[in-house]
Amino acid sequence: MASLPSFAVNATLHKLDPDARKLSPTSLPIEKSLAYQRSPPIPESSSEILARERSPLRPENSSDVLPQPLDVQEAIDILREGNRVESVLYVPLLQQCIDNRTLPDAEILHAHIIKTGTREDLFVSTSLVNVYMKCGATGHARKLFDKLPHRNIVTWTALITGYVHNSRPDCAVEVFIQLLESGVYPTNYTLGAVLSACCALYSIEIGEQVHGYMIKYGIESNTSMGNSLCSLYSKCGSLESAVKAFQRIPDKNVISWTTVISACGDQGDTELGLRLFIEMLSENVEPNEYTLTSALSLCCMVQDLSLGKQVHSFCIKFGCEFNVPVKNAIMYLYLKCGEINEARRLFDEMETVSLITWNAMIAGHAQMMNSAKDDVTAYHSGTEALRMFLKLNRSGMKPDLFSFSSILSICSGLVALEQGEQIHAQTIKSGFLSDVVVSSALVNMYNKCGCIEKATKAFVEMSRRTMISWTSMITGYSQHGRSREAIQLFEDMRLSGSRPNQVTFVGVLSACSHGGMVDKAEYYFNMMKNEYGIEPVMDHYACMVDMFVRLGRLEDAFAFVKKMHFEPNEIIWSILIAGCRSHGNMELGFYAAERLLELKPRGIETYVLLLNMYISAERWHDVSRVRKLMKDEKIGNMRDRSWISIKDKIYYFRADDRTHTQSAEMYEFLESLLEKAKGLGYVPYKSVEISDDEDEEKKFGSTIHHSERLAIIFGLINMAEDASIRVVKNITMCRDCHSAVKFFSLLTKREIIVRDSKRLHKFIDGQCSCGDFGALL
DNA sequence: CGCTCATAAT
Repeated sequence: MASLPSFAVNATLHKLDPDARKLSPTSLPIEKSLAYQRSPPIPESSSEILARERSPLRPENSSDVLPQPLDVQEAIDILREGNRVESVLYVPLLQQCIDNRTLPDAEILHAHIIKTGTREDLFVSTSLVNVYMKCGATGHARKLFDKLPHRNIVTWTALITGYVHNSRPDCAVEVFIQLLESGVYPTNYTLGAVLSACCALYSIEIGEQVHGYMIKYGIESNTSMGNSLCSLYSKCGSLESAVKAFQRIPDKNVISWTTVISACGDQGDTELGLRLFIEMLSENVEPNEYTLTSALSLCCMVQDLSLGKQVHSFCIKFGCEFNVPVKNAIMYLYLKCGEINEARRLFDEMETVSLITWNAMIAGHAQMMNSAKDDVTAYHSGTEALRMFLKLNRSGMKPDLFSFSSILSICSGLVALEQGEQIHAQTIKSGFLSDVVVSSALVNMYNKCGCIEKATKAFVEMSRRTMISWTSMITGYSQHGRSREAIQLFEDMRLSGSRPNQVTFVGVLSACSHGGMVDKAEYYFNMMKNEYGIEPVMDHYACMVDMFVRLGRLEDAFAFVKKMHFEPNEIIWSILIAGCRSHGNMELGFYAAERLLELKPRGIETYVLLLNMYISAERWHDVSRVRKLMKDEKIGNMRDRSWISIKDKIYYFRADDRTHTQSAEMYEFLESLLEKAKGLGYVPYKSVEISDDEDEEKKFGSTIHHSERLAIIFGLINMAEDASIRVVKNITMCRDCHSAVKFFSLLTKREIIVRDSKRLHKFIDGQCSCGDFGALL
């Protein structure tokens, strides 16, 4: 602290203003005390007097000034020698302890204060409470407070504020209640502090009561208090109340506007947020860097780049473009809107890269990976994010919960188990695993990598579970074909009081479908509507149809489709067609195919399914009809891609890929495995070729090797003998590969996991967890 | 002379 006055003052000060101390707030009528305003100019403060005392006319240390302590150390020395210090000096001495956070000095002073009986003095005792609180010694402060012979509202307030600053809002509220019970009137200071406590507690109930006191004492319409209230309601999740509180502020300032705009962002009402931002501009309130950052974030949420660019120009106009949060928000906007090169340029230009910058970059790539239309983009976004995370670690900054949850989601998408496990270790070391979002992301990562046991362990060890964590684990069990566990977990979830959503029910119904549990499926299907008021959507019907198809009950499946109150989509018809092909009911299959073609589907997988069905039935006329349709509809060639993650690298394969250095070895191994498989009864399916080459005609026969085979072979050659093989494939596996890989798992005694665009296949000892029925091509 | 207040980016 720069200019603390020295205390070359003595008892004369006391005489100058003998009554000053009697003007404590409690002696004033409450309304007057509550009239909130900046402190009026202090009549003549000690510092002014001190400044005069220290003027050149009265140089320090001149012989006629008695030696008085200038700072705490000197005061302590004087006390040690058995001398006394004027009681009036204790407050500024304690203030020094507050500024320097020197608890030991304060304790020495405290001891002397008790000895001399100065504790009776309300100023001194309040300062003591304050000093303990500022030094983090909440227990000391409380003990002292309880022993005080006298307290006034300022002492109470010091205690409450202290608890708020020491992250004990619960204690703050408790003390506030004791205060009310003891009949003392709170002041604006007190209520402001309690409001902060409510904010920290996310307690709308107590917040509303404090709001009541504020109305009673007429400080609700104060701008700062109104802003606080608005922020409190927003934090507690009530946007409606937040907006009301905002509207009740008579003199709205830029903070009021920013608070309400960011509240809209936090609560997801982007439309209202943007409307308020425009309203603010039209009322000629100048936005600051906070407002603009919030506005950018809103544009980001609606992915409106053109509006975002306008806000970007506002940033330049108002001179905020170099503000770090603003720059981060601009970068994130371009990233989220898919302008990856522009985002990258902004990123490279930044001279200060904060953790949030890294996190934004990683989260942006995670989102691009998940929403990518094509697998190449997904793959590149994922690997780029992994690189970023590596750089973040090397930069010396410590990843936080945002970094971890994003990067774990990247590992899920890439099925990068080894990287995921390393990050798991890092979350333990850093303590962020205790965060519910991070631990949920971890459960999800293990599930998506096919490690159901590790996922279960991570799930069991969670200290808290949300709807998302439950749903993730239920879906995990379901995808692994562990129907009973999935359903048991769903019942546990209901008992825990967590409310399932649409996605949860997709997990439950697909578990029933997988296990062929018709009665349970119908029971949960009805429960969803009747007990939870969730209307079934296409995915739910797909589960039910899938179930009947698996059981070979094609008529029941069709009957269920007819019950739907909306038109079946591509997925539903595809499931029916795949089922008809499997169970040899071709008449229904042809009917479904006609309905499917009426929808003019865009996805190549759908056409491959149809072609395969007609080829199986040797309906060559229909084969050429579909081929022609594909040409007319400009359906491009199939792009068959797979990848495998080994150590910190990800290897990418196309169908019939021969570009890898180990190609010769790979093909040799592949052919030998296929030969052995044929010896064990493997019969290649006659399917349509899925050609990767741009101009090559699709042809029959099995000369082309699909990408997942190559990725699996690459893994078998390059990974440890006992390691599981994990492969990601961009489209649905075909029957031929599915059958071949079953034999591979038997022949090599390896666990092979293939995650395709529809489901997870876990091959062990010649069996697949999908139950051999999938909407396989 | 002691207690106090609000806004942003992942």
